Amino acid sequence: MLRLSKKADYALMAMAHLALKPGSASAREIAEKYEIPTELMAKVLQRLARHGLLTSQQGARGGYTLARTATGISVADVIQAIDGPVSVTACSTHGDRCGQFAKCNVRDPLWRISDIIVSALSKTMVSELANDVPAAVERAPIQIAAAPVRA
Amino acid sequence: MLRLSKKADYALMAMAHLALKPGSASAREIAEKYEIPTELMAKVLQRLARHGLLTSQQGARGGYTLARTATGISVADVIQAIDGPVSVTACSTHGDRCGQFAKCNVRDPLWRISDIIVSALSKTMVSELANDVPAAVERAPIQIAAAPVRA
DNA sequence: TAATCTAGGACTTGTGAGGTCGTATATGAG
DNA sequence: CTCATATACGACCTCACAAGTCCTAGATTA
Repeated sequence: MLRLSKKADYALMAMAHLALKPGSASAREIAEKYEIPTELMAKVLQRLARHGLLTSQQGARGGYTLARTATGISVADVIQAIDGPVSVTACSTHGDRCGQFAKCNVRDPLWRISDIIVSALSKTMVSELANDVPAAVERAPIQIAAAPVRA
Repeated sequence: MLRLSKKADYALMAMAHLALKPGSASAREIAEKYEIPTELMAKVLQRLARHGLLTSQQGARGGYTLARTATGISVADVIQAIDGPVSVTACSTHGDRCGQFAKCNVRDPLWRISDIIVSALSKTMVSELANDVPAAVERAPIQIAAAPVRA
């Protein structure tokens, strides 16, 4: 459990691929390389482009390129572009009333956990995915600094 | 995404409830309190008992009790008892080859993220779920993104 | 012995992830 | 100009699995 969707997986693989590749790459190219259904890969890339993580070039010899440097795009960015906001609980937002969970006794603690996860995802950059170099800071257990807070 | 299953939710709620309640509680009792389908709550509790997190007392006036103290049971324990091993990727274990992902380029980095998440879940105890004491703020064993979550 | 509880297998159902198809549109090469 | 190659995107299919139900058996107490 707590698994991320295959689309998100594909997205991360594509991003890592693009982070390494100098020029641009087409959906088909990436899809074939990693044995991902082409149509699906295309959808994922389109979504990433729409969210401003990739720039697209239409037409023959077209393809996708990272919109920013790989060090400027976090894993959280990618996942959220594909799967929407990362949340552990069913209650999607903090101000949410989840009907039957009005009396929920674990809501707040779970949000803290959720924050930890989001923080971890926000600190890991696509560049680290690409060249699997454990970034210096990374060795610390959980040491998550306060104040990441995407917004 | 990255949401945990409802069963896991229910399990955590039940554990938190039991952590507070002095004696034992029946499945029905807990289910009704949190408006959870009784049969389902029962199944969840049975599972927790089978995994050694709860002790059960059969028969009339029976019910469930925490097998250990609430400070000795982590959120990870609970989730894993219900949903199986927590893993971010499709590849279930480290030594696994996920067929089509033989050429996976993000496997190892994702494992690191997965470890961070598991670590966070392992460090949060049921006791913290129960009395929603923001451990992070108070004792700061883990520096959580405690920023004023103002959505 | 009746009521209340856990134990657990078998079953049904609803939903959404995963994947496909069709079509429109942009672009470069020959 | 036109063809091959791309992206763009909505609509659709399908099938596994979470979520929930049902049923029966066995334990315990009053």
